Amino acid sequence: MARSNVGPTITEVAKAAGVSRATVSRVLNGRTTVDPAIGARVRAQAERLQYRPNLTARYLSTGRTMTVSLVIPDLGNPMFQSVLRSLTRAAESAGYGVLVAEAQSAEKEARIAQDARRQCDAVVLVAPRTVDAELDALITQVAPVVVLNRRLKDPHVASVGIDYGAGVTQLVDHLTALGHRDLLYVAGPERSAAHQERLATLNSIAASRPELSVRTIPGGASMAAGHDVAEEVLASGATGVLAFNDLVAFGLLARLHGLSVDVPGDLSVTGFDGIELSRFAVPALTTVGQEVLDTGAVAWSLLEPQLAATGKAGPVEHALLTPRLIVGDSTGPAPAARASAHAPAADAAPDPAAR
Amino acid sequence: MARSNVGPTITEVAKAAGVSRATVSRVLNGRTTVDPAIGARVRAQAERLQYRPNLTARYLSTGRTMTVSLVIPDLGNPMFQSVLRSLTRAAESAGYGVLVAEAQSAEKEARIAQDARRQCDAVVLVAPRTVDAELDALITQVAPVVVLNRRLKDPHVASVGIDYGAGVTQLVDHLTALGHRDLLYVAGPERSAAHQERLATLNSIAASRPELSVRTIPGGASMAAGHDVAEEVLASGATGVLAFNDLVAFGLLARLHGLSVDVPGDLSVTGFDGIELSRFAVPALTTVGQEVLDTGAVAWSLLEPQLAATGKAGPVEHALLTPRLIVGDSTGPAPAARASAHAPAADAAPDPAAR
DNA sequence: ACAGGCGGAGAAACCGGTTCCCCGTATCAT
DNA sequence: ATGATACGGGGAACCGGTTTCTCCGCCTGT
Repeated sequence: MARSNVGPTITEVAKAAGVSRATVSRVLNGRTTVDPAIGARVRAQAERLQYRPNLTARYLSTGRTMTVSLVIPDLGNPMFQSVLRSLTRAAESAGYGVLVAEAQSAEKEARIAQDARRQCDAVVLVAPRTVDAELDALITQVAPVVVLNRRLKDPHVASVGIDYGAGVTQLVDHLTALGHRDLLYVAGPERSAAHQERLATLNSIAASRPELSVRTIPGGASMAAGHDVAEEVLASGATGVLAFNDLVAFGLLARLHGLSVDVPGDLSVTGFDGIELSRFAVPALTTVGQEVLDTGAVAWSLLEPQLAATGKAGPVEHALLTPRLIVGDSTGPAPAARASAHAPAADAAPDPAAR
Repeated sequence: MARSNVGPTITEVAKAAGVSRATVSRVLNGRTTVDPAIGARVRAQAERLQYRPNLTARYLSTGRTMTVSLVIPDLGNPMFQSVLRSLTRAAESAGYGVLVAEAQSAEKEARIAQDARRQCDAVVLVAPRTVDAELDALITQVAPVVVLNRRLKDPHVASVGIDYGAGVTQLVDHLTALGHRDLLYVAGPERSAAHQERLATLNSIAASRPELSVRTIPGGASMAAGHDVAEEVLASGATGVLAFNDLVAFGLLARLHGLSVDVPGDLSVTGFDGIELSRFAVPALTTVGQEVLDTGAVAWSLLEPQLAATGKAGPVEHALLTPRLIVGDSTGPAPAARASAHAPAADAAPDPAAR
């Protein structure tokens, strides 16, 4: 019913070629040697009628939709966009399409993922906010699934994690090597697993290095968030700022520029994720991320065997990507340290060229 | 066949509730008053079994997939990402999903769109590169369709255009009001319709205002492109630069900063599109765009009636969004004009070789 | 020459829903 | 009480493919 104006069905092709539907199906799927003459006739008619199989019907009978869903918290974040892009490309080359779903709130994540799974063969879940217990339940429901940017206890589900701890450690080491002792973390969303992991690492670093001061202020995950905390960051007196992610760092840099703060002269700022944008920030952002290894592509490589597998299927894999430090121009010697050893004189003077 | 581990079918629910499949279907779709007792029984069993209808099957029988495709040239461009986001949100609230397809080359656009249409009810086409003749043919094949960011001759197809000409005019007016007489356009991709329209407008402006010098250099559509043309831009001696889009402007600003060029002191730079990022550029970018009106949402509003329409359907609408000038800090008085009143002499002086 | 084997193609079942058609029953009016 | 009507729900067809099963005809081997 309500068939749109889309083309002919396999039945019409069969009629036109004077064969059965089964034969048309066989021919067009390159099945067991059909009589070449018939094959040619079918193909000719299919071509003449511009026949295109109805994918929905095919999916119903084969049970595979050739589609996977990507469930993302925020379509506005380049980090997730890059996942979408690389996943789309990887999936496309295997003949799969990608359906995007945005779970704008943590509560919706589960519901959205379930809905998505109903029309797809698998789900790629970027679910940093759902709590562990719920997540486990969800995962079993929507499998096959790959979980991104989050480390799971459950070894049965594929995941692509990023070693946030290693990333944070690299950033802190970088900053402390530059003489920074007073660090400030502009936090991400409270429920974000990425945030929690970064915070935990920072706390453990702080605990093991008493000479460091590591404070935290609430932030967010957007440029606007970074922009809005600039004054508070300045007021804190910290010399090294670790923004939750590149976007936050970005907004922060913009506002600091407006406030004529010299970065990195007065203040060093780091991001997280290594989005393409970070290279073009002014000043270029020091951050951590993986340029080559692409999360979306890795996710696909973990998902594909699960899709192909006829039976219960083989081993589920995990990937843990370790981000690399990308040194930009947004970090430099701590103001207090400039006078001494390495760095030359000239401290936070009324720097004229604050841009 | 090959039914994944997904839940029970309508038949099982029917059996469990002791009714026919038809009744289960009616109950769950809220059809004509079914006996409340039976309705409750069915619902109870559906709940107990955690029944979720198989969407593929439903689609086959209803002929509607509740999915639309978005065909985009480049998933990496925030401009398109914002379309994706707003379209996704608008579609979601109507119960539709969005399938993304990236047509990485102009040649692929048609093929991708056709493929996409086979599993969707409609296509949103952001096809700035396909030539008019092909586009017309394509459009009739994949209808219902909405074409974005491109003005069409064919009045039968819905489109959301952006008045690029008006945007360019505003930018040029803004720059000339600041005293700029020597303008440089960093071109977009050769085949891009957006580029062509902007270029045509610039040419017509140049023709009608002989006092202006409007030159063009090849560029691109990415931050990297903007970054790479910085030296050439400087060498041109122009004082006002119109970048093809915000990303190009962005890359350009970054490189200019690296070259210690004062923007807007030495050089004014404008973008195009008004992506969120532009507000956070350093310096904040002067650009044109539509903040509130969202292309994707508008596209949906044009598409929805076509989807709902049972018959051939009503009038196809067109939207033409007029971008607004967003003045940032990347534009300022022309250097030559700074000394005097408004905009004195100083024409194309011993221009150090326009490249 | 006849039986067995094999390959090719049609018939039909199936995927899991929706919906038309029709029948049986309950309700209402006469 | 009986006929007309409304309505609820079951049976079955249908959407458009894929795939199994079966049958037919021809080839081959003895």
